[in-house]
Amino acid sequence: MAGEERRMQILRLAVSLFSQRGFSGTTTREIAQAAGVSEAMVFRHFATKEELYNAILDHKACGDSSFDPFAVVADAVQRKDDRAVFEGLAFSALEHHDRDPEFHRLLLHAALERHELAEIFWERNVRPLYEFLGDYVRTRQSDGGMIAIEPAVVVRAFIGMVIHHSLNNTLWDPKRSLLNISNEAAARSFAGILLDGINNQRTLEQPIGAGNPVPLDTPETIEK
Amino acid sequence: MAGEERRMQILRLAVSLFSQRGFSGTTTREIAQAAGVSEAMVFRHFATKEELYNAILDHKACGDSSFDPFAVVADAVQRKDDRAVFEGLAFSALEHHDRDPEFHRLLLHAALERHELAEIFWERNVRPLYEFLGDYVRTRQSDGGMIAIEPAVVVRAFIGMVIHHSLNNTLWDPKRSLLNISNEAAARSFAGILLDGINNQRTLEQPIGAGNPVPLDTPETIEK
DNA sequence: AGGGGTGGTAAGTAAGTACTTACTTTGCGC
DNA sequence: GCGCAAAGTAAGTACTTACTTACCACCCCT
Repeated sequence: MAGEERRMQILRLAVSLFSQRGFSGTTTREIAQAAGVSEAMVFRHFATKEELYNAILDHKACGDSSFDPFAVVADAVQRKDDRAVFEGLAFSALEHHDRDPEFHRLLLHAALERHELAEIFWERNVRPLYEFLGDYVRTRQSDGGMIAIEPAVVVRAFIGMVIHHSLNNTLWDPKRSLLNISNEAAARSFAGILLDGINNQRTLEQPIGAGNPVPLDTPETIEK
Repeated sequence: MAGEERRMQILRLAVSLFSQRGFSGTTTREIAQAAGVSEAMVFRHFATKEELYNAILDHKACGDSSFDPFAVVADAVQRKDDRAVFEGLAFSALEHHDRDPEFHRLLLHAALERHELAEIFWERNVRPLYEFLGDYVRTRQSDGGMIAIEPAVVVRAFIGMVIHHSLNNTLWDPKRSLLNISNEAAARSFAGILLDGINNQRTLEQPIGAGNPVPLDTPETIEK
């Protein structure tokens, strides 16, 4: 096998192992065995275990596969279509997490271990998102389209719903025994709750409209 | 030092170390050093490292300090005061996490390492909460007080806001650089968003009422 | 044909690791 | 003061860990 090819293979296997057992829970021997080579080959491509870990986090957090939330909802923002902004953002984030379930675990391990790349990820991905969404909320507030509430709280509440849902699906309840719902439905519901809440304050002549909530007892929900 | 006293001291020190470095990242030597005794003393009180870890998770997840969310909002549920139910629940959970910040880290480590006690905690604490809150939502829906939406989605959204906020405060952004808000204000805002949303659909003659949102540019928010 | 770079390994090393054993000290009832 | 259990330890054991060294086999290029 060619050099670069082997390097990527080791990297891919290491991602899977590190995401499952964390840094100190994974041995270089396990990584080598998973790749079907000797430990010496691992250390030819990556000088130390730490360097391998860095390469992974670097590749994951700053890699090409990292999705761009701003591009996803750029035109919805310009149209000031609140529902499209939040629903689109939620859906693309949920889809992204589904496509790469190891990423979330890896990031949590890094944060718990206080690895510096967790903070780098935070500064590079999360802070800009807070500023971007916060600015949008501020704009809509001055338009009179949103109530007066600290924008950062709105952003935290929204991101909380989405990220916590992903965390449930990949970490706590992978069987989806508490809630089994498609990403489309989840994104629609979360955006609906954020914008309209669940209080039934409206008359029947004034239905909720575009953000129709999930019907009761949808077959997607499984009571285990 | 007396036997039981030393046992509790070791346990307390081990909680702190395990919560910071995880199971495989913490050595028995470090634990002994932190307690100021030899390793042999640790193994006199706990047969194995795993047993010590189990004792910790057991004590934390099932211990006396575990707060009872049902009792906290029991009368609000009976009065069918939606705002008091969700605000009270959010506030007591946030306060509980503040009082014991190591607990959240410990639990995440356990879940990531796929330790069985993480699942036990889930079944014993999280699932009943979903059922309890889900039932409440269902009741309020048949009263006509809440819109038709899958109750489990509502519960997930609400718990997501609260838990994610705690996770931010203890893990990702302990300096509170993105959002620095009191637990009272956070609980009020989250309950308000869940019930009413952030859309400004109401006339000025029909203000939001009890759940007044946080005013803009509150001094609690710090732009770092 | 032969030299050299590349992909690969077997067999180390030194420093941990969880856990044990054999032993000493301390406090306390009598 | 004496006996004795509990509190405590120094110095192990057997094994694993990250990382190294010395060496082999293949293949391409002239």
